[in-house]
Amino acid sequence: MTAKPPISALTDHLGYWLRLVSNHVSASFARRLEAEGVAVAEWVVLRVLYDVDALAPSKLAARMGMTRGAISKLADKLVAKGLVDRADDLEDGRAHTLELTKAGRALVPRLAKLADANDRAFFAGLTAKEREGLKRLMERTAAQLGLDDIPVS
Amino acid sequence: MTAKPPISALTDHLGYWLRLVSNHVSASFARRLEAEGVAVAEWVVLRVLYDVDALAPSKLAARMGMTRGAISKLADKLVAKGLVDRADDLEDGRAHTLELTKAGRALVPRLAKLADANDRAFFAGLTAKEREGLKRLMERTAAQLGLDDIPVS
DNA sequence: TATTGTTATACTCTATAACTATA
DNA sequence: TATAGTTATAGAGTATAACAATA
Repeated sequence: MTAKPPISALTDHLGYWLRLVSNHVSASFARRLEAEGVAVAEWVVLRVLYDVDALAPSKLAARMGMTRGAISKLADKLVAKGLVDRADDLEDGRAHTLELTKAGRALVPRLAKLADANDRAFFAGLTAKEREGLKRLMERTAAQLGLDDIPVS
Repeated sequence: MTAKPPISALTDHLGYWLRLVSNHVSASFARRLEAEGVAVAEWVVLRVLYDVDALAPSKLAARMGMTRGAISKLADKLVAKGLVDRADDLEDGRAHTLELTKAGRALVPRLAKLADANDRAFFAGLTAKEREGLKRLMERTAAQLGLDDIPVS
């Protein structure tokens, strides 16, 4: 007979429940974006560029917690789709900038609506007060831990 | 001049904050497990087998939301590490079962402690009441949406 | 020498689908 | 014919490291 010490269950951890819900939220959003031909990481790039007009790939890499190589490939895809343009930095001959094309700029509000709808679909079962409390709890946790990269997966 | 309609921010969505925290919780846990030579998906298999003694790969696939092919590969790795044994089902010649080896059974409580420590490290900044409320909110959300697969990534 | 961006390469993870053997 | 498990193949995503151009 083998001893079987009592140990914590998978479901005992807060991380388990966060992961369960978060995985489904993200997978659902990825499917919605896929219908528009866009991957989640690509969406993040588009949404960031929408606010700043032009940004160096290295800045994007830092914000998204990815390598420059990965951003370069991501930019390739967005350029191929006609959503982003590369331009040379005028002051630093090594540097480039990425910016939205007209088509890219037009697409972002549409994708933002998908994000809104996805979030609503998942958290409609909570009251407005619960959603607000949950958001504040997550923001506080992120702040306490110093988490500030944009999640991409 | 290009119009720039005001749209929702990435950080407006609950899904954003859940993903941010969840990604870090999972990545941190993955690093802890890696020091023991175990991947997250492998940990889930080990933890499930710890409770049930023996289980068919197809059952595992259903519970974890993965294909049978993926489970088969996962089992290969665990067998190679000496943590899991394959056995033939006595009643159905097609079926197999997976069960923990002695070494596997001895390892699981150690890994469970890593999971406990990881969860504590991330949510120590919340009060016990906040943690309890958060867990209940996530459980309720998962139940309302019918989410019951074990998250693996 | 250090930095920016790109490219070449490799690795992990997983799905799809074909295959083997039972039922 | 259908099912259980395995295997072969392919694709997505990302990291590492080497490279070219510029600072």
